[in-house]
Parts: sequence; structure tokens; C-alpha cells
Amino acid sequence: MAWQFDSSIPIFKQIIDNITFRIIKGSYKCGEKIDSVRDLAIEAGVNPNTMQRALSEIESIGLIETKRGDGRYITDDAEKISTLRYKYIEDSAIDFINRMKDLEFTTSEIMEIIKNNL
Amino acid sequence: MAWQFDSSIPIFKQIIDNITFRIIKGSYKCGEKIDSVRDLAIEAGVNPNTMQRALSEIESIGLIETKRGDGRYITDDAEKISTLRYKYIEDSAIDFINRMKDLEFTTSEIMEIIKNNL
Amino acid sequence: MAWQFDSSIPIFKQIIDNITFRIIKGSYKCGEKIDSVRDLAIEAGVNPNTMQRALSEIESIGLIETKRGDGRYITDDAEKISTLRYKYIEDSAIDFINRMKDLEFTTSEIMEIIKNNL
Amino acid sequence: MAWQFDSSIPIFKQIIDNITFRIIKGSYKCGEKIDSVRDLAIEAGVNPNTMQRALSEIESIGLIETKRGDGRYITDDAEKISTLRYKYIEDSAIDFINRMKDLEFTTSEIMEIIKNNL
DNA sequence: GTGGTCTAGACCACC
DNA sequence: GTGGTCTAGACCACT
Repeated sequence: MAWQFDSSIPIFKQIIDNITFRIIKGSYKCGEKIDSVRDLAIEAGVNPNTMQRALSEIESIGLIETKRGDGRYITDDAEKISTLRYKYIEDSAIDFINRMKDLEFTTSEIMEIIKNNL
Repeated sequence: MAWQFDSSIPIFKQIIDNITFRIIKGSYKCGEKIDSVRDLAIEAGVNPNTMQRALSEIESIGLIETKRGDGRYITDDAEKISTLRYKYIEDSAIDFINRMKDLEFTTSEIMEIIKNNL
Repeated sequence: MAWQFDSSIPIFKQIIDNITFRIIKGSYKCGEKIDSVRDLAIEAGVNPNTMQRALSEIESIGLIETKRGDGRYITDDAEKISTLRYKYIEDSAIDFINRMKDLEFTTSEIMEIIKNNL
Repeated sequence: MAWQFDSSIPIFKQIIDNITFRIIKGSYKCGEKIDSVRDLAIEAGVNPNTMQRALSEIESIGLIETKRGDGRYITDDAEKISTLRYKYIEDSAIDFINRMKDLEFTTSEIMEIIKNNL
């Protein structure tokens, strides 16, 4: 079944986020081969060009490597994935905290807000 | 000095977010008169049409009211502002928590992450 | 008249090099507005999509800035252009020198080779 | 250890350049026998088909000769190698000089640039 | 009118 | 078979 997309955000960006997240999460392992552009495009329900653009951008970050005539592979640089994972977590936390601090919540109140929504 | 905009997001949306956030935060008080479209546009460094569009959308949410021949005022419905404020906080928290849970962090680990970045 | 392209290198890469070189050279001034994607595409004799891709990549380097609904501008960060210009010169020199050193020419012989071809 | 390849350039071309350069440089002597396709492929870490194609192209230039049932040999035509070596040097120099002249450097400045990077 | 996105479909190079 | 490139053409959002 086709993936779900938010029509207010470019599809290729959502694909980038989706796949990047899978790598960070570990659903795709280090060095693992990923499906072909065409197959992924069918799976996502988008045009192969759109999928290709997304994968190219992920490659430019270094999370994916292309072997021409063969296919694409998740980078085997576990360090890089780990770094991005850490960055993702930290960025998410800092973003949330900044929003709360802008609203002038104290640190203890911020902890409280998290607890209430867990 | 002109406001800072992220060129990948429509300017009018960033203006909407900016002004809405100010209202939620309380920088603009209930019932307070706001600057004219012209002045706000100059302050933000954007075309008056863009500012106009942003204010119209905020008005359609009910956070702003227009008095013809006079100007625009922040709604005096404190309840509405309060509700939005609450929603903003909760959405931010839930979004953050969901990201962490997707990465399979436990609730106690999530609390830990927040603490480390406070 | 359409630009000349080497069929063994992707057109979009040649466009990137071409425009980047013009900026480094100073044919395009700091902060100057550049022609629209469509006009440039016609001038180069390529599909607008191809030109767009090239410009997007140049933008990702930071040499160009896009103002939506308006047009594209050369960055007004003269420092950045200057740095790239310097890097371009140095890279070219080092690349040439390394080739000669790989062939075991001495430094004086390298100078000689340059003189003979000036 | 496998050779290093730039994934944006066809591997067989990089192999051609690599081996051609070795011949020009003199690492492979005139008339010397070269390793088998199989061994070279293992050394480079590529598919034997790829190595085969590269060698065939080098042979078509005349730098290599195949003796059926025996193996491949570097041409014993020293003149041909010498000519290519000279062409390689001159092309590199002219390419560099043209780049600098496009940036409107004078001949003395070009000499200066080389000196600074020697 | 400007740039941005997406689709459809073709063709090529590579392994 | 794989990925890469290019074209053509449509549609949308923004200023």
C-alpha cells in the first residue's frame, strides 16, 4: 500500500525524512542493500523520479552509497549513523525545550509537561 | 531590522506562526491594538500584500478582529487564546514524546534526555 | 545560441560549472539578480527542469539565493565568493603540480613546463 | 587492498586512467608482461568483466598487446608511450593555464601561483 | 511572472 | 537488472 503523505510538504522531503528515520532507528541495518528505486517508488506510490531525488539527497548526506549497475546500500559507517541518531534526539529535545522556554516555563514546569503527556 | 525567514517555507506562514506565537506568549495582550499592515510589513521587511494575507488568516482563526476605519485588535476572548496556548504546549510535548518512543526509548529515558538538555 | 555541452558529462553538471565559474570570475556581481530559470533554459538550449536542477545545486553551495515569487540572486556574501575563487585557483594549481610530481618532475622542471606553454 | 574509486565516474574509466598513467609514468616497462585480468580484478576489487573492458580499451589505443594463450604485454613501441607522456604533460599544463587566463591572471601571476603551491 | 514539485516516459551507461 | 539523465508538460504556491 502506498505511503501516506502530507500534501502541504513536498513528497520527496517526506520520503527523505521517512527513510532517514528508518536508518536512524535501525530498521535498515549498516551496509544493508535497499530496494531498487523502481521498487521503492511502487511501494511508496510515487513516480520513480521522485524517489530517486529523495535517495540522491540522502546519499549526499552520506547515509546511502550507490554502486552503479548494482544498487544502493546503507552506509557501513556505523559512526555516522550513530552521530545522526544522537543529533536527531538532541535537536528534538532542544527544539521542544526552547519552545517551552519561550513561553517562560521553568525547568521544573517543563518536566511536568512531559510527565503529563507520557 | 527585517525578520528572519526560512526560504523553504512560505513567508506568510512564517508570519502567521510568528504573530500567533506572540499572542500565545502574551507579548500582545488581549484586546490590544496592533500596528497597521503597512507598519508591520515594513518591520518584517515584506510586501504589504504578504502581511495582509497573513493577518487575514489569523483573523479567520479568530485571534484578531478588524474594526473598519480604526485598525486591527487582538481578540479579547482570553479563553480562546488560553486554549490555543494549551494546545500548542501539548502538541509540542506529544510530538517530542512520539519521536522518542518511535526510537524505542522508555519513559524514564525520555525524562533523562530532557534533563540532559535543559 | 545554445551553450556547448560535452556529451560525456551530465549537462546539469556542466551548467553548474559554467555558472559557478562566471560567479567566481566576477561576470555576475554580488547581489545581482540572475535571469529566470525559463530564460536561462532557453539561452542554454536545455529543458527548464535541467536548468532548475543546476541552479538548485548551486544554491545548496550558497552561491545563489532564491526569493520565491521574485527570482534568484547571486549571494551578496563577497567573502564566500572570494573564498571559492581562491580555492578554485589553488585546487587547479595543486592538481597540476601533483600530476607532474607523480611523473617525477622536479620543481624547476615544472616551472619550465609552464613557461613552455604560456 | 582494493583501489579507490570515485563513484561519480565509471569504474572502467578510472581503471583505464590508472593503468594508462602507470604506463606513462614508467611503472610498467616497455614490453613487460602484465598481470592476468583475474589477478588485476582481484587487486582492484572489481568484477573481472569490468577489468576486461578496461584492458580492451587500452589495447584499442595500442598501449597493450594481447598474445593469445600467453597473456597481455605493454607495447614495446617506446615512441608511442613517449608521445602519450608528452601529450599528457602538455594537456595538463595548457588546461591549468587556460583556467588561470580565464580568470585574467597575467603570465607572471600564473608563475607566482605555481611557485606558491610547489 | 517567478520558482517548486510531480508525473510520464524515454534513453543511456554500467555491472 | 541497476541507477542516472533528460525532456515535455502540467499544476501549484508565492510575490
